[in-house]
Amino acid sequence: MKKTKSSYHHGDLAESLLTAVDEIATKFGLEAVTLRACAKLVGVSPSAAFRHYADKKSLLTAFATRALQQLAGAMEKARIAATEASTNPFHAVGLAYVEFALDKPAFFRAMWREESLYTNDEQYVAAANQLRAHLESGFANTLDDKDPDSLSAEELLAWSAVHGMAKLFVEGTVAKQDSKSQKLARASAMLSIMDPALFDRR
Amino acid sequence: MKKTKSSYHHGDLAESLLTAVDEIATKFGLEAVTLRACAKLVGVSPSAAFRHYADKKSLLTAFATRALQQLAGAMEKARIAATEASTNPFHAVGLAYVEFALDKPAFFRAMWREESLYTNDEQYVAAANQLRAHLESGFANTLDDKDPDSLSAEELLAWSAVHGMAKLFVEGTVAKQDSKSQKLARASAMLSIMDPALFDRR
DNA sequence: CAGCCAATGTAATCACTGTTCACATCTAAT
DNA sequence: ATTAGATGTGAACAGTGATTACATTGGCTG
Repeated sequence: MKKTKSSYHHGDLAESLLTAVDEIATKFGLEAVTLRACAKLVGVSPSAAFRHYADKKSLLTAFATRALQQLAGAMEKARIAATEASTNPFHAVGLAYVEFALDKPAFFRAMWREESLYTNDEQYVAAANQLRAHLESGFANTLDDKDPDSLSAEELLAWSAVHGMAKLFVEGTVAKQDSKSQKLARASAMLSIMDPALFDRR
Repeated sequence: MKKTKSSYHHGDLAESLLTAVDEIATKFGLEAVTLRACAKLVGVSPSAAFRHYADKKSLLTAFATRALQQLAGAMEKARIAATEASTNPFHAVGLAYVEFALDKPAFFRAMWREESLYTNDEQYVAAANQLRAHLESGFANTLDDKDPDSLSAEELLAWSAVHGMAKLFVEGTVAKQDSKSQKLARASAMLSIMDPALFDRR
Protein backbone atom coordinates (compact mmCIF):
# COMPACT_ATOMS: atom_id res chain seq x y z
CA MET A 1 0.00 0.00 0.00
CA LYS A 2 2.88 2.35 0.67
CA LYS A 3 5.16 3.56 -2.05
CA THR A 4 8.44 2.50 -0.52
CA LYS A 5 8.87 -0.29 1.98
CA SER A 6 9.97 1.95 4.83
CA SER A 7 7.63 4.87 4.44
CA TYR A 8 6.05 5.34 7.78
CA HIS A 9 6.69 8.96 7.12
CA HIS A 10 5.26 10.19 3.92
CA GLY A 11 7.66 12.87 2.88
CA ASP A 12 5.46 15.76 1.88
CA LEU A 13 2.02 14.99 3.16
CA ALA A 14 0.90 18.60 3.31
CA GLU A 15 1.50 18.98 -0.40
CA SER A 16 0.11 15.59 -1.35
CA LEU A 17 -3.11 16.32 0.45
CA LEU A 18 -3.61 19.40 -1.67
CA THR A 19 -3.26 17.43 -4.87
CA ALA A 20 -5.65 14.87 -3.43
CA VAL A 21 -8.19 17.62 -2.86
CA ASP A 22 -7.75 18.68 -6.46
CA GLU A 23 -8.12 15.18 -7.78
CA ILE A 24 -11.26 14.39 -5.81
CA ALA A 25 -12.85 17.78 -6.38
CA THR A 26 -12.18 17.53 -10.11
CA LYS A 27 -13.63 14.03 -10.37
CA PHE A 28 -16.56 14.16 -7.98
CA GLY A 29 -17.09 17.80 -7.06
CA LEU A 30 -16.06 19.88 -4.10
CA GLU A 31 -18.81 18.47 -1.87
CA ALA A 32 -17.24 15.06 -2.25
CA VAL A 33 -13.93 16.22 -0.81
CA THR A 34 -13.61 14.43 2.47
CA LEU A 35 -10.70 14.33 4.82
CA ARG A 36 -10.84 10.57 4.94
CA ALA A 37 -11.01 10.22 1.18
CA CYS A 38 -7.98 12.46 0.78
CA ALA A 39 -6.08 10.47 3.39
CA LYS A 40 -6.93 7.18 1.73
CA LEU A 41 -5.94 8.52 -1.68
CA VAL A 42 -2.57 9.55 -0.30
CA GLY A 43 -2.22 6.26 1.56
CA VAL A 44 -2.25 7.59 5.07
CA SER A 45 -4.50 7.41 8.10
CA PRO A 46 -7.25 10.02 8.43
CA SER A 47 -5.82 11.59 11.53
CA ALA A 48 -2.46 12.18 9.88
CA ALA A 49 -3.92 15.15 8.06
CA PHE A 50 -4.31 17.03 11.33
CA ARG A 51 -0.54 17.17 11.76
CA HIS A 52 -0.43 19.54 8.80
CA TYR A 53 -3.80 21.29 8.85
CA ALA A 54 -5.66 22.30 11.96
CA ASP A 55 -8.96 21.82 10.22
CA LYS A 56 -10.66 20.66 7.12
CA LYS A 57 -11.35 24.33 6.62
CA SER A 58 -7.62 25.03 6.86
CA LEU A 59 -6.90 22.47 4.20
CA LEU A 60 -9.48 24.02 1.92
CA THR A 61 -8.08 27.46 2.65
CA ALA A 62 -4.65 26.28 1.60
CA PHE A 63 -6.19 24.80 -1.51
CA ALA A 64 -7.99 28.05 -2.28
CA THR A 65 -4.79 30.00 -1.74
CA ARG A 66 -3.06 27.76 -4.22
CA ALA A 67 -5.88 28.42 -6.64
CA LEU A 68 -5.58 32.18 -6.22
CA GLN A 69 -1.87 32.01 -6.88
CA GLN A 70 -2.32 29.91 -10.00
CA LEU A 71 -4.97 32.25 -11.35
CA ALA A 72 -2.84 35.28 -10.59
CA GLY A 73 0.03 33.62 -12.40
CA ALA A 74 -2.07 32.88 -15.44
CA MET A 75 -3.29 36.46 -15.53
CA GLU A 76 0.17 37.91 -15.26
CA LYS A 77 1.41 35.64 -18.02
CA ALA A 78 -1.46 36.74 -20.23
CA ARG A 79 -0.82 40.41 -19.52
CA ILE A 80 2.87 40.11 -20.34
CA ALA A 81 2.13 38.29 -23.56
CA ALA A 82 -0.42 40.92 -24.55
CA THR A 83 2.00 43.71 -23.77
CA GLU A 84 4.67 42.12 -25.92
CA ALA A 85 2.18 41.62 -28.73
CA SER A 86 0.80 45.14 -28.23
CA THR A 87 -2.74 43.85 -27.90
CA ASN A 88 -5.29 44.92 -25.33
CA PRO A 89 -3.96 43.71 -21.98
CA PHE A 90 -7.33 43.81 -20.27
CA HIS A 91 -8.77 41.62 -22.97
CA ALA A 92 -6.01 39.08 -22.40
CA VAL A 93 -6.28 39.17 -18.63
CA GLY A 94 -10.04 38.75 -18.70
CA LEU A 95 -9.81 35.88 -21.09
CA ALA A 96 -7.24 34.21 -18.88
CA TYR A 97 -9.61 34.56 -15.95
CA VAL A 98 -12.41 32.76 -17.75
CA GLU A 99 -10.11 30.17 -19.21
CA PHE A 100 -8.73 29.32 -15.81
CA ALA A 101 -12.25 28.73 -14.53
CA LEU A 102 -12.98 26.43 -17.44
CA ASP A 103 -9.72 24.52 -17.17
CA LYS A 104 -9.62 24.10 -13.40
CA PRO A 105 -13.18 24.29 -12.16
CA ALA A 106 -12.31 22.66 -8.85
CA PHE A 107 -9.75 25.33 -8.08
CA PHE A 108 -11.99 28.10 -9.28
CA ARG A 109 -14.93 26.88 -7.24
CA ALA A 110 -12.88 26.58 -4.08
CA MET A 111 -11.38 30.01 -4.44
CA TRP A 112 -14.09 32.28 -3.12
CA ARG A 113 -16.55 30.37 -1.00
CA GLU A 114 -16.29 32.41 2.14
CA GLU A 115 -18.29 29.99 4.23
CA SER A 116 -15.90 27.08 3.98
CA LEU A 117 -12.70 29.11 4.11
CA TYR A 118 -10.71 31.07 6.64
CA THR A 119 -10.82 34.26 4.65
CA ASN A 120 -8.67 36.01 7.23
CA ASP A 121 -5.80 33.61 6.72
CA GLU A 122 -2.66 35.59 6.07
CA GLN A 123 -1.54 33.79 2.97
CA TYR A 124 -5.05 33.66 1.59
CA VAL A 125 -5.43 37.42 1.96
CA ALA A 126 -2.06 38.01 0.39
CA ALA A 127 -2.93 35.85 -2.62
CA ALA A 128 -6.29 37.56 -3.00
CA ASN A 129 -4.67 40.98 -2.98
CA GLN A 130 -2.13 39.90 -5.52
CA LEU A 131 -4.90 38.66 -7.77
CA ARG A 132 -6.72 41.94 -7.52
CA ALA A 133 -3.54 43.76 -8.41
CA HIS A 134 -3.13 41.64 -11.50
CA LEU A 135 -6.67 42.41 -12.57
CA GLU A 136 -6.09 46.11 -12.17
CA SER A 137 -2.86 45.91 -14.09
CA GLY A 138 -4.98 45.26 -17.14
CA PHE A 139 -6.12 48.86 -16.76
CA ALA A 140 -2.75 50.49 -17.14
CA ASN A 141 -4.12 52.81 -19.79
CA THR A 142 -7.35 53.72 -18.09
CA LEU A 143 -7.68 57.45 -17.50
CA ASP A 144 -9.15 57.72 -14.05
CA ASP A 145 -7.47 54.84 -12.29
CA LYS A 146 -5.34 56.93 -10.03
CA ASP A 147 -6.52 55.96 -6.58
CA PRO A 148 -4.94 52.59 -5.91
CA ASP A 149 -6.98 51.78 -2.81
CA SER A 150 -10.45 52.43 -4.06
CA LEU A 151 -12.02 50.37 -6.78
CA SER A 152 -13.16 52.54 -9.66
CA ALA A 153 -16.45 51.76 -11.36
CA GLU A 154 -14.53 50.60 -14.41
CA GLU A 155 -12.45 48.18 -12.41
CA LEU A 156 -15.50 46.86 -10.68
CA LEU A 157 -17.31 46.42 -13.96
CA ALA A 158 -14.39 44.56 -15.43
CA TRP A 159 -13.96 42.23 -12.49
CA SER A 160 -17.69 41.69 -12.14
CA ALA A 161 -18.23 40.84 -15.77
CA VAL A 162 -15.34 38.45 -16.00
CA HIS A 163 -16.03 36.87 -12.64
CA GLY A 164 -19.73 36.61 -13.32
CA MET A 165 -19.25 34.95 -16.67
CA ALA A 166 -16.79 32.48 -15.22
CA LYS A 167 -19.24 31.64 -12.46
CA LEU A 168 -22.15 31.25 -14.84
CA PHE A 169 -20.07 28.92 -17.00
CA VAL A 170 -18.71 26.84 -14.15
CA GLU A 171 -22.04 26.49 -12.40
CA GLY A 172 -23.59 25.37 -15.67
CA THR A 173 -26.12 28.19 -15.59
CA VAL A 174 -25.30 29.39 -19.07
CA ALA A 175 -24.12 27.82 -22.30
CA LYS A 176 -24.06 24.42 -20.68
CA GLN A 177 -23.68 22.55 -23.94
CA ASP A 178 -21.11 24.85 -25.47
CA SER A 179 -17.59 23.56 -25.96
CA LYS A 180 -14.70 25.24 -24.24
CA SER A 181 -13.72 27.14 -27.37
CA GLN A 182 -17.27 28.31 -27.86
CA LYS A 183 -17.33 29.61 -24.33
CA LEU A 184 -14.03 31.37 -24.83
CA ALA A 185 -15.44 32.93 -27.98
CA ARG A 186 -18.35 34.21 -25.94
CA ALA A 187 -15.91 35.64 -23.41
CA SER A 188 -13.95 37.28 -26.16
CA ALA A 189 -17.08 38.83 -27.61
CA MET A 190 -18.12 40.12 -24.23
CA LEU A 191 -14.74 41.68 -23.59
CA SER A 192 -14.84 43.36 -26.97
CA ILE A 193 -18.16 45.06 -26.49
CA MET A 194 -17.00 46.14 -23.04
CA ASP A 195 -14.23 48.27 -24.46
CA PRO A 196 -16.34 51.39 -25.03
CA ALA A 197 -17.45 51.26 -21.41
CA LEU A 198 -13.90 50.96 -20.14
CA PHE A 199 -11.61 52.93 -22.37
CA ASP A 200 -13.47 55.14 -24.83
CA ARG A 201 -14.69 57.70 -22.37
CA ARG A 202 -13.83 61.30 -22.80
CA MET B 1 -42.64 21.59 22.80
CA LYS B 2 -45.48 21.51 20.27
CA LYS B 3 -47.45 24.62 19.40
CA THR B 4 -50.90 23.23 20.04
CA LYS B 5 -51.66 20.36 22.38
CA SER B 6 -52.89 18.00 19.65
CA SER B 7 -50.34 18.63 16.93
CA TYR B 8 -48.93 15.29 16.09
CA HIS B 9 -49.33 16.41 12.52
CA HIS B 10 -47.66 19.66 11.80
CA GLY B 11 -49.88 21.23 9.19
CA ASP B 12 -47.46 22.39 6.53
CA LEU B 13 -44.15 20.84 7.30
CA ALA B 14 -42.83 21.10 3.75
CA GLU B 15 -43.24 24.86 3.84
CA SER B 16 -42.02 25.29 7.40
CA LEU B 17 -38.83 23.41 6.59
CA LEU B 18 -38.07 25.90 3.85
CA THR B 19 -38.37 28.83 6.20
CA ALA B 20 -36.20 26.95 8.68
CA VAL B 21 -33.56 26.61 6.00
CA ASP B 22 -33.77 30.34 5.38
CA GLU B 23 -33.52 31.16 9.05
CA ILE B 24 -30.53 28.95 9.72
CA ALA B 25 -28.74 29.87 6.52
CA THR B 26 -29.24 33.56 7.21
CA LYS B 27 -27.97 33.30 10.76
CA PHE B 28 -25.16 30.80 10.48
CA GLY B 29 -24.46 30.32 6.79
CA LEU B 30 -25.49 27.70 4.30
CA GLU B 31 -22.96 25.17 5.52
CA ALA B 32 -24.69 25.18 8.87
CA VAL B 33 -28.00 24.07 7.40
CA THR B 34 -28.56 20.62 8.71
CA LEU B 35 -31.63 18.45 8.41
CA ARG B 36 -31.66 17.82 12.09
CA ALA B 37 -31.34 21.49 12.94
CA CYS B 38 -34.20 22.35 10.61
CA ALA B 39 -36.33 19.62 12.14
CA LYS B 40 -35.59 20.79 15.65
CA LEU B 41 -36.35 24.39 14.75
CA VAL B 42 -39.71 23.34 13.38
CA GLY B 43 -40.30 21.11 16.36
CA VAL B 44 -40.38 17.80 14.61
CA SER B 45 -38.31 14.64 14.52
CA PRO B 46 -35.46 14.50 12.00
CA SER B 47 -36.97 11.68 10.00
CA ALA B 48 -40.19 13.59 9.45
CA ALA B 49 -38.48 15.69 6.81
CA PHE B 50 -38.16 12.67 4.57
CA ARG B 51 -41.93 12.46 4.17
CA HIS B 52 -41.73 15.68 2.19
CA TYR B 53 -38.29 15.69 0.63
CA ALA B 54 -36.50 12.66 -0.69
CA ASP B 55 -33.16 14.14 0.19
CA LYS B 56 -31.39 16.97 1.82
CA LYS B 57 -30.48 17.89 -1.74
CA SER B 58 -34.16 17.95 -2.64
CA LEU B 59 -34.90 20.30 0.21
CA LEU B 60 -32.14 22.60 -0.90
CA THR B 61 -33.38 22.42 -4.48
CA ALA B 62 -36.82 23.50 -3.34
CA PHE B 63 -35.21 26.30 -1.39
CA ALA B 64 -33.20 27.38 -4.41
CA THR B 65 -36.32 27.29 -6.56
CA ARG B 66 -38.05 29.53 -4.10
CA ALA B 67 -35.09 31.86 -4.30
CA LEU B 68 -35.20 31.97 -8.09
CA GLN B 69 -38.89 32.81 -8.01
CA GLN B 70 -38.39 35.59 -5.50
CA LEU B 71 -35.57 37.10 -7.49
CA ALA B 72 -37.57 36.87 -10.70
CA GLY B 73 -40.45 38.59 -8.95
CA ALA B 74 -38.23 41.38 -7.71
CA MET B 75 -36.82 41.88 -11.18
CA GLU B 76 -40.21 42.00 -12.81
CA LYS B 77 -41.42 44.48 -10.25
CA ALA B 78 -38.40 46.67 -10.91
CA ARG B 79 -38.88 46.51 -14.65
CA ILE B 80 -42.52 47.49 -14.44
CA ALA B 81 -41.72 50.39 -12.15
CA ALA B 82 -39.00 51.56 -14.51
CA THR B 83 -41.30 51.31 -17.49
CA GLU B 84 -43.91 53.37 -15.75
CA ALA B 85 -41.33 55.93 -14.74
CA SER B 86 -39.80 55.85 -18.23
CA THR B 87 -36.35 55.15 -16.84
CA ASN B 88 -33.88 52.61 -18.13
CA PRO B 89 -35.43 49.19 -17.45
CA PHE B 90 -32.15 47.32 -17.60
CA HIS B 91 -30.71 49.62 -15.02
CA ALA B 92 -33.63 48.89 -12.72
CA VAL B 93 -33.54 45.14 -13.30
CA GLY B 94 -29.81 44.96 -12.72
CA LEU B 95 -30.07 46.97 -9.54
CA ALA B 96 -32.84 44.69 -8.31
CA TYR B 97 -30.59 41.70 -8.94
CA VAL B 98 -27.80 43.10 -6.79
CA GLU B 99 -30.19 44.34 -4.14
CA PHE B 100 -31.76 40.92 -3.81
CA ALA B 101 -28.35 39.39 -3.25
CA LEU B 102 -27.62 41.93 -0.53
CA ASP B 103 -30.99 41.58 1.17
CA LYS B 104 -31.28 37.80 1.07
CA PRO B 105 -27.77 36.41 0.86
CA ALA B 106 -28.87 32.96 1.99
CA PHE B 107 -31.33 32.68 -0.87
CA PHE B 108 -28.88 34.13 -3.34
CA ARG B 109 -26.11 31.78 -2.27
CA ALA B 110 -28.31 28.72 -2.51
CA MET B 111 -29.59 29.61 -5.92
CA TRP B 112 -26.86 28.45 -8.21
CA ARG B 113 -24.61 25.96 -6.48
CA GLU B 114 -24.88 23.13 -8.93
CA GLU B 115 -23.14 20.65 -6.72
CA SER B 116 -25.66 20.65 -3.91
CA LEU B 117 -28.75 20.94 -6.09
CA TYR B 118 -30.76 18.78 -8.45
CA THR B 119 -30.38 21.18 -11.34
CA ASN B 120 -32.53 18.96 -13.52
CA ASP B 121 -35.51 19.30 -11.22
CA GLU B 122 -38.51 20.38 -13.25
CA GLN B 123 -39.58 23.30 -11.09
CA TYR B 124 -36.01 24.46 -10.62
CA VAL B 125 -35.44 24.56 -14.36
CA ALA B 126 -38.72 26.38 -14.91
CA ALA B 127 -37.82 29.01 -12.34
CA ALA B 128 -34.35 29.45 -13.81
CA ASN B 129 -35.77 29.95 -17.28
CA GLN B 130 -38.25 32.47 -16.00
CA LEU B 131 -35.47 34.38 -14.32
CA ARG B 132 -33.47 34.50 -17.51
CA ALA B 133 -36.51 35.78 -19.35
CA HIS B 134 -36.89 38.59 -16.86
CA LEU B 135 -33.27 39.55 -17.30
CA GLU B 136 -33.64 39.66 -21.06
CA SER B 137 -36.78 41.72 -20.75
CA GLY B 138 -34.57 44.56 -19.60
CA PHE B 139 -33.25 44.61 -23.17
CA ALA B 140 -36.49 45.41 -24.89
CA ASN B 141 -34.88 48.28 -26.74
CA THR B 142 -31.66 46.57 -27.69
CA LEU B 143 -31.13 46.45 -31.44
CA ASP B 144 -29.81 43.00 -32.11
CA ASP B 145 -31.77 40.94 -29.59
CA LYS B 146 -33.86 39.14 -32.12
CA ASP B 147 -32.93 35.51 -31.59
CA PRO B 148 -34.72 34.48 -28.40
CA ASP B 149 -32.93 31.16 -27.93
CA SER B 150 -29.36 32.30 -28.24
CA LEU B 151 -27.77 34.60 -25.73
CA SER B 152 -26.36 37.68 -27.40
CA ALA B 153 -23.05 39.08 -26.26
CA GLU B 154 -24.88 42.05 -24.79
CA GLU B 155 -27.18 39.86 -22.77
CA LEU B 156 -24.30 37.81 -21.54
CA LEU B 157 -22.35 40.90 -20.57
CA ALA B 158 -25.31 42.26 -18.67
CA TRP B 159 -25.99 39.07 -16.79
CA SER B 160 -22.32 38.43 -16.11
CA ALA B 161 -21.66 41.89 -14.76
CA VAL B 162 -24.67 41.96 -12.52
CA HIS B 163 -24.22 38.39 -11.36
CA GLY B 164 -20.51 38.83 -10.83
CA MET B 165 -20.93 41.94 -8.76
CA ALA B 166 -23.61 40.30 -6.64
CA LYS B 167 -21.32 37.35 -6.06
CA LEU B 168 -18.32 39.50 -5.22
CA PHE B 169 -20.43 41.42 -2.72
CA VAL B 170 -22.04 38.40 -1.12
CA GLU B 171 -18.82 36.45 -0.84
CA GLY B 172 -17.18 39.45 0.77
CA THR B 173 -14.50 39.60 -1.89
CA VAL B 174 -15.08 43.25 -2.63
CA ALA B 175 -16.20 46.30 -0.70
CA LYS B 176 -16.52 44.24 2.44
CA GLN B 177 -16.86 47.25 4.72
CA ASP B 178 -19.22 49.20 2.51
CA SER B 179 -22.77 49.72 3.69
CA LYS B 180 -25.65 48.40 1.65
CA SER B 181 -26.37 51.79 0.15
CA GLN B 182 -22.73 52.24 -0.76
CA LYS B 183 -22.77 48.92 -2.53
CA LEU B 184 -25.94 49.84 -4.36
CA ALA B 185 -24.31 53.08 -5.42
CA ARG B 186 -21.42 51.07 -6.83
CA ALA B 187 -23.89 48.89 -8.69
CA SER B 188 -25.62 51.94 -10.05
CA ALA B 189 -22.35 53.41 -11.23
CA MET B 190 -21.40 50.16 -12.90
CA LEU B 191 -24.72 49.93 -14.70
CA SER B 192 -24.36 53.50 -15.89
CA ILE B 193 -20.98 53.07 -17.46
CA MET B 194 -22.24 49.86 -19.07
CA ASP B 195 -24.80 51.71 -21.13
CA PRO B 196 -22.50 52.58 -24.03
CA ALA B 197 -21.58 48.92 -24.33
CA LEU B 198 -25.18 47.81 -24.40
CA PHE B 199 -27.24 50.42 -26.16
CA ASP B 200 -25.10 53.03 -27.90
CA ARG B 201 -23.86 50.85 -30.72
CA ARG B 202 -24.41 51.92 -34.29
C1' DC C 1 28.63 6.55 16.56
C1' DA C 2 24.91 6.24 20.23
C1' DG C 3 20.90 8.04 21.96
C1' DC C 4 17.29 10.84 22.48
C1' DC C 5 13.71 14.28 21.15
C1' DA C 6 10.64 16.59 18.23
C1' DA C 7 8.14 15.61 14.19
C1' DT C 8 5.10 12.70 12.00
C1' DG C 9 1.80 8.79 11.50
C1' DT C 10 -1.74 5.38 13.78
C1' DA C 11 -5.76 3.37 16.16
C1' DA C 12 -9.54 3.93 18.97
C1' DT C 13 -13.02 6.73 20.01
C1' DC C 14 -16.42 10.72 20.19
C1' DA C 15 -20.35 13.56 18.76
C1' DC C 16 -22.83 14.62 14.84
C1' DT C 17 -24.65 13.99 10.08
C1' DG C 18 -27.95 12.01 6.44
C1' DT C 19 -30.77 8.16 5.85
C1' DT C 20 -33.76 4.03 6.64
C1' DC C 21 -37.10 1.16 8.75
C1' DA C 22 -40.55 -0.61 11.70
C1' DC C 23 -43.98 1.37 14.21
C1' DA C 24 -47.32 5.06 16.12
C1' DT C 25 -50.69 8.48 15.30
C1' DC C 26 -53.79 11.15 12.93
C1' DT C 27 -57.18 12.63 8.96
C1' DA C 28 -60.50 11.96 5.71
C1' DA C 29 -63.39 9.20 2.77
C1' DT C 30 -66.51 5.60 2.87
C1' DA D 1 -67.57 4.33 12.98
C1' DT D 2 -64.08 2.08 10.43
C1' DT D 3 -60.29 1.96 8.03
C1' DA D 4 -56.76 3.15 4.54
C1' DG D 5 -53.38 6.35 3.52
C1' DA D 6 -50.76 10.14 4.94
C1' DT D 7 -47.78 11.96 8.27
C1' DG D 8 -44.67 11.87 12.41
C1' DT D 9 -41.50 8.98 15.78
C1' DG D 10 -37.57 6.40 17.69
C1' DA D 11 -33.98 3.49 17.17
C1' DA D 12 -30.74 2.22 14.39
C1' DC D 13 -26.90 2.42 10.46
C1' DA D 14 -22.66 3.96 8.06
C1' DG D 15 -19.90 7.91 7.16
C1' DT D 16 -18.04 12.50 8.66
C1' DG D 17 -14.62 15.78 11.23
C1' DA D 18 -12.10 15.86 15.24
C1' DT D 19 -9.35 14.42 19.62
C1' DT D 20 -6.53 11.57 22.30
C1' DA D 21 -2.97 8.39 23.77
C1' DC D 22 0.35 5.83 21.67
C1' DA D 23 3.86 4.19 17.88
C1' DT D 24 7.50 5.08 14.72
C1' DT D 25 10.90 7.69 12.64
C1' DG D 26 14.79 10.82 11.25
C1' DG D 27 18.01 14.20 12.52
C1' DC D 28 20.55 16.64 16.09
C1' DT D 29 23.46 16.51 20.04
C1' DG D 30 26.92 14.46 22.91
